Amino acid sequence: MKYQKVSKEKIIEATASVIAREGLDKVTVDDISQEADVAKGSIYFHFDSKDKLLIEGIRYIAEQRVFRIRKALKNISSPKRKLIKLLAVSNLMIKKDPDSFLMNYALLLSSHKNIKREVSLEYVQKYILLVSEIIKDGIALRQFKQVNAEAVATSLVLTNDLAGILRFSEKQIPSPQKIYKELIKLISTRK
Amino acid sequence: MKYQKVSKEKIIEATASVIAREGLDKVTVDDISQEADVAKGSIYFHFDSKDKLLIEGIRYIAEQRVFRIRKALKNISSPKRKLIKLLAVSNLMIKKDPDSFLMNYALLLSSHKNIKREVSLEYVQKYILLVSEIIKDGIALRQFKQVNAEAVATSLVLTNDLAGILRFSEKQIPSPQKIYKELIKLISTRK
Amino acid sequence: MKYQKVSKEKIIEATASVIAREGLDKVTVDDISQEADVAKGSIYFHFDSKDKLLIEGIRYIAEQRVFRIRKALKNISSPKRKLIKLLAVSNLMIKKDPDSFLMNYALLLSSHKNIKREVSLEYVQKYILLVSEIIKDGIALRQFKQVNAEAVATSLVLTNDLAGILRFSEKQIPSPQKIYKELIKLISTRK
Amino acid sequence: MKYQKVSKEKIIEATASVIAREGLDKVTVDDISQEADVAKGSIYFHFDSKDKLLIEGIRYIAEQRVFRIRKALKNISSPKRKLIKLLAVSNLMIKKDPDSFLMNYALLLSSHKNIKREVSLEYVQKYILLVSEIIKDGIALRQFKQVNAEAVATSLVLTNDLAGILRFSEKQIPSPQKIYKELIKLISTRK
DNA sequence: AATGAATGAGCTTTCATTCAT
DNA sequence: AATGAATGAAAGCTCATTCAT
Repeated sequence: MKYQKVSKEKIIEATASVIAREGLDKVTVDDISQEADVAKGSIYFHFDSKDKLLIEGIRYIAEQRVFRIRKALKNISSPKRKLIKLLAVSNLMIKKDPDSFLMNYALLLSSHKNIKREVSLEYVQKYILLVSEIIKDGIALRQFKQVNAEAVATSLVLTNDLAGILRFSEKQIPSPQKIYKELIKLISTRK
Repeated sequence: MKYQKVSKEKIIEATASVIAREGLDKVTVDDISQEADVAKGSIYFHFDSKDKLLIEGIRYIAEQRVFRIRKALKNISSPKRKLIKLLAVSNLMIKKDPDSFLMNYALLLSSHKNIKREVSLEYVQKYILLVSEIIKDGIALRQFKQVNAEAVATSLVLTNDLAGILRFSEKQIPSPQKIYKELIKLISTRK
Repeated sequence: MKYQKVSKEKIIEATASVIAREGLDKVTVDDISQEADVAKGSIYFHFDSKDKLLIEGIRYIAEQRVFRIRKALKNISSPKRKLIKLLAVSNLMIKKDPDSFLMNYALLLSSHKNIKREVSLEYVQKYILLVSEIIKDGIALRQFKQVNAEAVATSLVLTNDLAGILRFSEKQIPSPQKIYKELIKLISTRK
Repeated sequence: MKYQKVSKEKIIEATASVIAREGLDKVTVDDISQEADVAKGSIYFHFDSKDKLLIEGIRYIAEQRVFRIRKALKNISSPKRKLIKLLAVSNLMIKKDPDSFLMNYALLLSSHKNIKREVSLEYVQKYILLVSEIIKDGIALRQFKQVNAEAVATSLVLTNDLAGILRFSEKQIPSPQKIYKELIKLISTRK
């Protein structure tokens, strides 16, 4: 390999790729070095440890996700339709790349506190907040009943993501679409 | 170490312990050997591989859980109260030993199919089925609205478990109690 | 397994079998125990160590071989024909069970002196002696030239066995038949 | 151990050494690492597996041998004297380092096909070919009778090597010198 | 005597991290 | 800064041997 300028960004993207491809606990620094086309030593120049690098990779994946969701909602004004769109987009993303969603939740559940978990949690909280605000808007517009928005948002997010992930490999679990439609029906006012 | 009788059960329990204490992917055969106070070789005499042993440990944890839940529901007849009790008991168990619940879901989400995941899934499916039947009973008795029982059960189970796990370390997430009460209110008929 | 009388002979035979089947360095005490249908502990009651047992197994194989050769030569009186028969029979035996011949020479060549090697050597020496006497008889009867019987015998035995073994897997090496015929022609007197 | 430059060659030489000293099946990667004064990990950086490394070690030993023999024959033109020299040199080498010859034949005879055996075989075939060509030259020059060159060459090589190896520890076996002189006498034309 | 579960030293291999260049 | 070879601490697993029954 030639002497070259190494960018942190490139390493992080490679890390995200390898995480998605191999699964978080199969990642090796060699993999990342190869994927990024950067010497192993250079990685250790830019990052203190494999762990610190993984955290960046995880954060990158989560940010990508939120970014794409926000973009998809840009032109929708009705809270109810916004909510449906958000859940549908999320489902689509899970379908396309279940592994990285999976990784996110796996992390969330990774035993024992560690920084990686914090990063994952951060993302879920942001995501729940987003949903919760949409619901509040819907309540204000009388599209939704007077429910506890945080509670319902949490339920919707967790159920939708997990059912999507599980459904991916297990057809016996009800589809996330069926579930979120049922939940939205329950919270909707009779028109 | 002195020559002693080694029981498979003891090894499995030790495995469950170590899984809960260290996290599934940090478990080493040495740990288990030490925890069970049994020579490493003896473990390999009773189990073909570390993986096979881990599966037994996971199954043990899951079975313990279902067993305890069933026991708690024995004397309750009203479906609605049964459902509330089930979720409450489940929450209590999570509070006492969040690690093993966590491990179960972590497994469920463990990247790439493997037998361990199957075992976890088995448990969740059984659990969802149980909840789903309680809901159906409730619908028959007009305690609940005409909802899609499977969908609501899946949502309840996943939300309750996950919120419980997350809440354990993150107070910003709404409590599982708040969530399941909201959901039950939504599906209940007006009295 | 039931409580039973264990015979040393049975264990040795099983050992010989396993050696022939798996190759000397792949043999495990478990294999022998299974083949002999005898508990592992019982083997250690009768034999001090795996090594000692292997020696018995090797000796058994070698003795079987010499025994069968002697039997085949019983009714032949002409030294020359005796010699040809001996080499032919030996070749046949190699063809049928190359592994145990192979094992014998492998042992002979096993690095560093050890008892197993002595046993193997013992057999080869006996074998060379037998051939050498046949040659001496042949010289006395003027069937063979005045050669150094020991030297020729050694050459014949080593060449025949090794060429047989090698030939078994490598067709590029001349066949043992071709070689021993050439050697016998060289030492024979013109009739 | 300090950070140092590790050469593949040094590892291979160390491997050859350890093979010669301990015997092929007693070699451990730790031994090699110690002999080469190189970290175990470094060995695995340069070689995919212990097996691959052993093959290199074996090849190294064999090549050394052929190289030295060819060198010794360079200035001799008479086939007969060439042959005698070759066998004498070979004997000398066996005397100096019987273990590595021994290893070569042990491998040849190692039960069941494997790459290591192939490597050994390769060497023996080359060696037999060399001898066989010398004999053919001798026949052309009427130094030798009209014998089957391949057959005699095989016999000479196998006998000489093996007798040398065996003789090394067992004085009862005729010396290789005695044997090859006898064989050469047999194939030589009367002057 | 016979049994087979129990023991633990020892093996190969992986991989995060270090460091000479 | 960047490189990639070098390091060595684990890890999973095997199997000769021991010993309670």
